[in-house]
Amino acid sequence: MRWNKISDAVIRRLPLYLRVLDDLAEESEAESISSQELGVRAGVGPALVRKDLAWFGEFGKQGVGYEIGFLRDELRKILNLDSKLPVALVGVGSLGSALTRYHVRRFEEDASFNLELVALFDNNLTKIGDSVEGIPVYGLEDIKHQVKEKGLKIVIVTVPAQSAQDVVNQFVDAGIQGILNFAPVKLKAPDTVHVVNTDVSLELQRLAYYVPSVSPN
Amino acid sequence: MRWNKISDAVIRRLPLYLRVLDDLAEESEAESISSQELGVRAGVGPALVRKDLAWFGEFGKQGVGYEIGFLRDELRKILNLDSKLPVALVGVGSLGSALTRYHVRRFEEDASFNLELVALFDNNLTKIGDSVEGIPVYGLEDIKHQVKEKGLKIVIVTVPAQSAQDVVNQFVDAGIQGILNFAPVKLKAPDTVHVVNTDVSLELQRLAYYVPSVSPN
DNA sequence: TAGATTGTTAATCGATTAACAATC
DNA sequence: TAGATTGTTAATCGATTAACAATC
Repeated sequence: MRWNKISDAVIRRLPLYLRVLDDLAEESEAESISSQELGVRAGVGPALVRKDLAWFGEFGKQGVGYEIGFLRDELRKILNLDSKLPVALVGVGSLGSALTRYHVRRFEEDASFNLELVALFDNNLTKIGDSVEGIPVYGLEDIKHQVKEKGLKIVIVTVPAQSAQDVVNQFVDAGIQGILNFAPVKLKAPDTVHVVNTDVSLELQRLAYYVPSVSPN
Repeated sequence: MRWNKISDAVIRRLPLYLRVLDDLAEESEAESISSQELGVRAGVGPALVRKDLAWFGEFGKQGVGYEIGFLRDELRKILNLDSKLPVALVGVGSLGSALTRYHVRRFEEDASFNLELVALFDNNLTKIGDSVEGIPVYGLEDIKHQVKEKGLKIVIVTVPAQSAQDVVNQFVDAGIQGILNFAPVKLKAPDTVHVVNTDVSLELQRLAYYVPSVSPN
């Protein structure tokens, strides 16, 4: 089943809930959790927690709350994280390598973190054929082939700003569906492809606003 | 001057506008730009562009638009980016090192990118005393001293999840004002300290929602 | 002057919160 | 049964968009 059109504001809170439930599953021996407490731990109001979950079904029990293991499994299904999802990364520079290490560690430590990094891409001949953390580095000319063969759905983009759009076009052509973009540019992509941007410089500049050089009093 | 209470939704668009103006300043020879075009380039409606800017003053001219160089300078002032702002980073692992390189390059290339990374921190004895990209690595015991001496306002946190809260407490005690957090935890900090979170795993999980394994039709 | 575009007010849209009947 | 907490509807709040007089 697919749901009509649920707001992105809702979707971005689901992984937050999922994390709380994962933490809870080991840390605590409780069987269930109320929207109240789930909210506190996720930093969200209790009414909003209930409303968010209600978009997808009736997961709770009046007077009791939500069964932790059950809700966690349901959230995983909703987020398509109940089976392995193959992920690619393009741009094996220092940031790309760091994210690769980070990702691989996360994948190894958390058995249910089903986002698996299976292919790296770069245009640097000295890197192609090499591997990082055991994951092979392919040339850009192999994008189409590898996307098909490995069933790649998501790509993490850590190439320089000026090549980002070009590289993204190639992945879009190959049929990629989601892009996590670290390059500081506004990418153009068809509506069928979902783009999420993470821009460190932008975040720092935003932070600067809240940090007046004049000490507050 | 300080402005009453401007929404974070507004603030997070200002760096976006600033980037467009910076690009425009070199790429194009035009003197001014309309809210219409600025909006298109930033991915924002023209009315919203005007409303956002109007919070801070009257920067435009009817029938003409906004003078590019002037608006850019005004935005820099608003964001506290008109003079150098010293930044720290704690956690010199692979992600920390990668962000350091990324940041230093950005700082060197863009003369007006006034966020200067001047101190790194780590608890690993083999790293302390060393340097990355010419920036010295201090031990956590030097946090208080260095924050005072270098006037550090902002810290980028790239330590493991389990040590993040502890490290952040030390920076808060030392008087830091802004935190860019890459650790996958909800940090507790006083209201006087502004925290921005960037969580790669969370973003990927969100993306997974939009990527059904079943091909859409 | 005629055309263009601002700054601002009013209208709309969307998201969050409050409240409460249903019920475990 | 009594207490707790859900799912849902209505109220509120906030953010975006439309419209337009002012004016360059």
